[in-house]
Amino acid sequence: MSRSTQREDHLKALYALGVSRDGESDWVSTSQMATHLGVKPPSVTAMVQVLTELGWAEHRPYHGARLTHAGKTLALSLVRKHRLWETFLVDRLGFDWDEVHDIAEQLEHVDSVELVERLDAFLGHPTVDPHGDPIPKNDGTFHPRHDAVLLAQLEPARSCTVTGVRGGDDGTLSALKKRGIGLGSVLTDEDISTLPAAWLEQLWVRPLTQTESQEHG
Amino acid sequence: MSRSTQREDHLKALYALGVSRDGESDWVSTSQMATHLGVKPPSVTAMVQVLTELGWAEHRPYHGARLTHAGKTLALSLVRKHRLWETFLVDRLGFDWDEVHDIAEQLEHVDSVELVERLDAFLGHPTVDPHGDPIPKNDGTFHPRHDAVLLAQLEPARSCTVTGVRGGDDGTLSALKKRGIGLGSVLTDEDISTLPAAWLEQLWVRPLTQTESQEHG
DNA sequence: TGAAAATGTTAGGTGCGCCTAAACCTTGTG
DNA sequence: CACAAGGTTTAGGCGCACCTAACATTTTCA
Repeated sequence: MSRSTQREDHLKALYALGVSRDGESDWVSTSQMATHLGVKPPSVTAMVQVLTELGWAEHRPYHGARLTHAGKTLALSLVRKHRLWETFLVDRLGFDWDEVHDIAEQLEHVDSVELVERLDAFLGHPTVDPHGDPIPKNDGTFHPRHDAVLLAQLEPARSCTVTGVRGGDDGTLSALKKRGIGLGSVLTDEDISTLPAAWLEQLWVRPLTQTESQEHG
Repeated sequence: MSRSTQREDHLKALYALGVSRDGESDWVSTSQMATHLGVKPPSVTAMVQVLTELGWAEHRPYHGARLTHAGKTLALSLVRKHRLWETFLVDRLGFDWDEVHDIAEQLEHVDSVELVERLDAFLGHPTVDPHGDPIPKNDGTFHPRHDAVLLAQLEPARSCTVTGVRGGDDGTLSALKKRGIGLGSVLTDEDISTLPAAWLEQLWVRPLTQTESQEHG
């Protein structure tokens, strides 16, 4: 791996753990990052200091780290690459949505701006990846999920359709696949009550309108 | 890059420099490899010793190194990946043939057997890459160029058609592109005499038959 | 053939990302 | 408000791939 792959991974962790839906960057503890990245906290501290020197993060010792504006832009470009590759793997190569994370993880570190742009065009400028996550544009902007809420926040006795999976580790994804749940699946009130509790915080859903509910009555 | 990227690069160098058209593995000096890889000879010596321990190469100190059978198989799988990616980049993403080497170099180190096989199927099981080089099958076999010779070996006063470029560094390739020479280009006797001498050892060509020559009279 | 030139290997050192162990803050509790 | 418990950073080391400098071998050719 290139010398900067680790930096990129830490940057992405900072983004994944710290950037909320409204785009604000929150403080993230080094041990959170360590768990996320599968390394020990001291290694994260060291890398966070490097990122700070590069102007991509700020570090308040004993409190945590967060992305600077520049860092966020860079992290977004990584997210973009990751999601474009996932789209390629699923839409063009026929992988299942629970098989692509690790491969995309490797592909996203390939360094070529031209490649990303051509891939984007080849895929028809997709706006959403196979997990329902929005794909940032190359200027760093993207449309966050608008009408979606987490399943846990859905008002009771309401049916909904699945629009995304948060986190998206391959384990959860293949469990979802086993139950026949994918993007666009419709979940009734009863369906929902039979799901593992953990999924309530992982599934993005859009409530069905009255009309839609009747169709699936 | 993963810890084994360097091993893979040395393996490929050993293949590129040592394996002749008939598939025999010749001894390669460490400094040849060093030049090829852009590192210093002592680094190569060290890595060759690692490859030897892994059973992929044998090393005769002060004489050179060469691939074992296992090493050759492994190198072929790398070549396969590289050429499949190059094909993807040119045929699907629309890159020019002189732009893809560096990118394919990165892509080929992505570790996933499934990915390679799906890519192969997606591309329609191509047998030749954009530079005219044969793509090994996943069992390690491939059809070497049969009726092709290096331009230098072409009998005098004979026209020919270009079937491949040896080495294939982006510099040579873009120079060829500038002169309008690509795969399938026809070179007459006169054309050939105006080419840079270096190219005589780099261009694979197939002599034209009488009939074909007349068509291009 | 035997020394100089060219080539190859060993020795020793560097940067990077990781680790463990020890020292250091912050915080929650009595 | 002190102090124990917990998380965080610093200190010190390791493995890897690389380097330069010094040493060893092979090759060249007077």
